[in-house]
Amino acid sequence: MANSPSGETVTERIVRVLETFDTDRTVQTASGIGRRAGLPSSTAHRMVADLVECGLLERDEEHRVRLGMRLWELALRGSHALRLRQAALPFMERVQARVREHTQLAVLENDETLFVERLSHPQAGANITRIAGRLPLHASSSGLVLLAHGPRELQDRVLGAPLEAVSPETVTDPARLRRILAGIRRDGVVVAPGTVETVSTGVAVPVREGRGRVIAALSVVLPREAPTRPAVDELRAAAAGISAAVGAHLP
Amino acid sequence: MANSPSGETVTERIVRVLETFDTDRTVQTASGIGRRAGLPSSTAHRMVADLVECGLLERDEEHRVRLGMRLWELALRGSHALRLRQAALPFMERVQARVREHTQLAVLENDETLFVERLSHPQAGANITRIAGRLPLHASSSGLVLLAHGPRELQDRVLGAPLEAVSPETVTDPARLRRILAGIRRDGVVVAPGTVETVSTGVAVPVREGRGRVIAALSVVLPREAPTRPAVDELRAAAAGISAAVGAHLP
DNA sequence: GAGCGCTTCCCGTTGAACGGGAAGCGCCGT
DNA sequence: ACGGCGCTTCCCGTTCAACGGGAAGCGCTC
Repeated sequence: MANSPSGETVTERIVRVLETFDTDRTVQTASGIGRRAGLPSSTAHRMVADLVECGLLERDEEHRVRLGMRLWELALRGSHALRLRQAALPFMERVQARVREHTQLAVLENDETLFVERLSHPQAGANITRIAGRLPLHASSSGLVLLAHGPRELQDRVLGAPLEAVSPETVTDPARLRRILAGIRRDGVVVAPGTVETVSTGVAVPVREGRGRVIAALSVVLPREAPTRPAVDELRAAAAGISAAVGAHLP
Repeated sequence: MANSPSGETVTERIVRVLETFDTDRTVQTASGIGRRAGLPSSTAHRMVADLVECGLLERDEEHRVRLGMRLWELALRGSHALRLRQAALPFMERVQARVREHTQLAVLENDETLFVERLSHPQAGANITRIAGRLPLHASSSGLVLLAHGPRELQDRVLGAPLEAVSPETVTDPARLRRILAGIRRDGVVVAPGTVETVSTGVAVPVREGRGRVIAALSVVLPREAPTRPAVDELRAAAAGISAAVGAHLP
């Protein structure tokens, strides 16, 4: 940019500004955004004013800043995630009604697990995943499914890098993980006890595009001691339904 | 911008690029985006490459362009719409299960009705509203509720401008509309037959933040001849539930 | 094989963007 | 009352990222 020593593009900076928002920080001051995004104060104020002008950000009553509805609209209108979500939702509701636990849909994004939808049952236990939240690929049942069906390079890249444990029981040994991935490809399901939280077991199945490529993972989070068989059956049926619905013309 | 006769900001242009995507056009060529956004070809190609670099756009197998998951993530993480939606979803599911018709949640955005969530019943009829879709405020039951509870200036502005009919029965007479709005404030509900489509009736109620300000409208779309009373009761109960859930700490 | 549309590379031009500085404002704690 | 702190707004000289016209390459279809 002009007079900027940074050599970044405006686009990169906008993304950095948007990145400063998350579930725990939905409203910020312009200065705070600048600090977190590593921008000079005057630049941050100018950019925020610019983004507000375009509707990507909004100001509340106290002059503070939050993400704009316009951004939400632009991101969803025409998005593939929405299409997938719409196809999946009826089936997810059915799973959730029968299994009565957290039900979630995840996709692969930039070598991580990105959760696209999540239904929570009122009586279900804790669950750290959130819509638009991420987890490492090796550290959740959904991620393991996505990794197992991802390209070979992805597996090598992920398993080659240092693997952090999310809970004390997260498997971080590459050799053991490779055996787990092989099991997923063989069985079409993974049961991952304690991977995310010690008290719960994740159960996940792949969702295919028609009969082909795996495009998502569908999972439930069960209490550690619950039987897994009923959940597996529900998930398999739902995944098949979603596969059929994706690609068909949606209402 | 440098060497640009336009006098626009980069941000505006990015928004214009994102605006070229919608439900019916989820994949485009870079040239097509440029044409629709009114950008010179070389500029469009550079911008698209830039946006792809940052993850806001993605390329598919045929080099074509679609909205990126990263954009989806940034827009939702930390968004107020998501919070509202999460609070509303369980109640909307209940409405949908009982009424068995399209159920939708809308907010006011830039003098229009913006639909934030929609659940469709498999057996329900057609419905032109879409998630992240818009309708004029006077032209849907949800919009009428939002307009009725909006600030006075909003009503004057909207009713002062020329009002387009969406269906042959859309009410476009300002005086009649003002009576309808008064009725909504008095009754806490609107029944709007044929406003959006001749074959259906929209029924909508306000959703309040706690006991105060109206933050959204909850609606169902019934076949024209269906009784409205059961739907009204369900909607009122659901709206009360959502009001209680919003503001409470969400799981 | 000519025509068309999408894409990529090149390159001289230039004004939008940059960011340091300073002053205004509101809110604390003393 | 006052000084300090943080957020914000305005100003303004500097400058390089962004711009966009042009041309050539590529893969279609007619």
